[in-house]
Amino acid sequence: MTHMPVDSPSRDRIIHPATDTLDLATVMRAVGDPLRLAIVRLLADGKERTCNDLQQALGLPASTGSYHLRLLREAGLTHTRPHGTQRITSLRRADVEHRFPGLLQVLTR
Amino acid sequence: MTHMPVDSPSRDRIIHPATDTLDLATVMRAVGDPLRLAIVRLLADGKERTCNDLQQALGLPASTGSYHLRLLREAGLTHTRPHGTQRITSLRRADVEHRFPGLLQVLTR
DNA sequence: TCCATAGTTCCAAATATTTCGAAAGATTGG
DNA sequence: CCAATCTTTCGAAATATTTGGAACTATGGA
Repeated sequence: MTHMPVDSPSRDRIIHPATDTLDLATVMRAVGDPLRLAIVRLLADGKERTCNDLQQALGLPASTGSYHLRLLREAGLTHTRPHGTQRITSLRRADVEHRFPGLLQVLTR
Repeated sequence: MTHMPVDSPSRDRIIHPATDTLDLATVMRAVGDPLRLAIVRLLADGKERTCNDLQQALGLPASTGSYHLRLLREAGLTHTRPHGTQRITSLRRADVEHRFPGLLQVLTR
């Protein structure tokens, strides 16, 4: 039997909070760390990035980068999707803008 | 000799960071706590409040309230001025808006 | 199947934050 | 000066966050 295609619905899903459950204090706490704020700003150009991209850009060990990316994802700021052996992270621009209008502007100007 | 008048320039000054030195991550961290976010929201009506007002409103012991008010003040979100035996805190609305346009709207809507 | 790659999770240590009672400081009125 | 009031600071415990190496998992290519 051949392998499942990339991004198959049958693979373990990465959990993302629903847009309308995002909590402002939780989001603020997430970006209240300089490293995580830097990640959000890197992602603000709308391009997707692998974990490695972000870890390299900030000079972090893999486990540390993974930890911070998890907090951003759980706060609802980012979306991560599997792609082969990589995971690709992007800013949840529309969702965050919908839930907290103006916030991204504040974070990224 | 009679006492100095209230708010005399000679009394120990409460330290507030200059508007143009406010740090976004520090501000975000400050409001990333539910208690402190609640304080900011109470102050968002523009009225000044004593420490006691705020502690009562949130059911906090005095020392806990004082701690959180200090963090908000040091982050640059609030201004505190002495008035008799009390200290009166207000939101640094114009300063925060000038430094981080749109942030207060996000925090208080 | 075996291997290399990408990323996560586990774990423990280091550090930081939060809490609140007790003590101390500051100010006013008497 | 004294007492009352409001607030801050101290100190110590509880809790939470951050860090990064090592082990583990998942995937795709050979």
